[in-house]
Amino acid sequence: MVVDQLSDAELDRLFQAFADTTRRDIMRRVAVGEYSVSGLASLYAMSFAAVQKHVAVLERASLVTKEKRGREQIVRGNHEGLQKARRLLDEYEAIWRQRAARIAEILAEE
Amino acid sequence: MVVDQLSDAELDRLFQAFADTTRRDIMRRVAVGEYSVSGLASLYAMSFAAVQKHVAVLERASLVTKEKRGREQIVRGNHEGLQKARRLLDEYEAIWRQRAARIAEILAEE
DNA sequence: CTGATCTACAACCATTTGGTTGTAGGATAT
DNA sequence: ATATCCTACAACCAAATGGTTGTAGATCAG
Repeated sequence: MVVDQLSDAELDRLFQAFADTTRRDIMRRVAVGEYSVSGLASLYAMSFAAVQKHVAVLERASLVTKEKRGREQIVRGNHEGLQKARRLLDEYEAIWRQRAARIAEILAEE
Repeated sequence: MVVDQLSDAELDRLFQAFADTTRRDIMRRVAVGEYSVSGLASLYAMSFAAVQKHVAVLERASLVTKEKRGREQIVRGNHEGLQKARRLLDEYEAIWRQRAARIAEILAEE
């Protein structure tokens, strides 16, 4: 049963978001704790604006959410987004296993 | 135990490769059967050269291998590459669950 | 041998990406 | 009230991406 049909564009954004070392690192951070955008920015050797853009990419991909708290913007990991990406790879894995099973079957026939 | 340490560049290439609808479709195809480059090209509304480039991207990401057979180049899915991507997402998932467990622990303390 | 097929690769083009600096506006602290 | 901090966003730039066409080398069929 396919609960949640993912559009191509959504998957493009998801995997594109993972395709950058800084963004993967941000994902690791926000999975564990809370960070403001500037808190994240202080961790990397690049401008605040650059980190802000990375967070925006993650946000568009639904991998992260932002919530305003005072003058800060708190970045939190979004479990759903991560699961969607995982689900797709699991699907490929399943196709692969089916094929392996089919091959074994054919070999067993002779 | 981490058996296989993945470099950042390798992961960049892996996820970048998945970040395109045509390439994900190619992955689905070659996971099931064998295709020549031109066989794949005939499936999409774009030039042969464009498909050739997509295959090259998948190949550089170790998601696919090519093998020369006569005048054709046979494209096959590479299970290892797929598993590497899955492993990373699983890792994030694990971090997430650890954090959820930790939160539950804290709540249980009071 | 000739022609058709499959592939590789270069050159080109428009758009996106990942970075920068600069400007401006809200929230906070003193 | 003023200075500082955090954020948003625009403008710009170089490099990468996703596409094209064209050329050329192998391989196969007749």
